[in-house]
Amino acid sequence: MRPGTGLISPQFFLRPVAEVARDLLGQHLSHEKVGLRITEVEAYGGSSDSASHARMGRTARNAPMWEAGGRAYIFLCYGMHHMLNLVAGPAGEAAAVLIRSCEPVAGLETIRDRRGGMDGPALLTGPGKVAQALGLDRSFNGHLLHEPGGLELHTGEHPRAILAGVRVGIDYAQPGDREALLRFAIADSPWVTHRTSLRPMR
DNA sequence: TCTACGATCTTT
DNA sequence: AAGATCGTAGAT
Repeated sequence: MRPGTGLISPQFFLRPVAEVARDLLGQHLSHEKVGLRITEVEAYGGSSDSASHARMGRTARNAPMWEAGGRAYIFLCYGMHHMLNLVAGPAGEAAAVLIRSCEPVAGLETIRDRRGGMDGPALLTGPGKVAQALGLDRSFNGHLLHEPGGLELHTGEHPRAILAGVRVGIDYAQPGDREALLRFAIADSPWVTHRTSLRPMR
């Protein structure tokens, strides 16, 4: 199957969340005319991960996390940025993958308009920018990614090499979770944040 | 109700 | 280094 041609099935998400996160690198997100290739992700476990929104149990905000994998979990951060997560694992596990950075594949004009005319890596490096470029807000919370016509996930080209590092912005987490290597990025991609804290995977 | 703060981004 | 900006969670 050629890159960007196949819709990814919900079964893709029914695996350990770190594995799902790594395999999401290189896959394509599309919404209307905008197409993005995923270049950086973070894995968040269930209620046992003190860095995860699931750490306080089921709440109104994190409800989509507790559903079966294959849907979107979107929340508002710092009162102004929307974060796109893809829920992983079976219902009740509450794991999710944060999409942190992407490379533009289609709809560059639309992306630039939404991003205030920016260009270069600053255009799509960072989770708030990804949701903004795709035109997403919380009305997409719980959206099923395998349903045609909305926000979709397609097969892309798997990366040659992958980098790993600690997750960003989780100083509130317990020591063990804080140091876990659950951030992944495509090696040699310019569409990556905090490059210096990433190392090649064995 | 009230308060504190966040899986961020931009400008200074 | 700090301001923008508001929903959420926990406290009152």
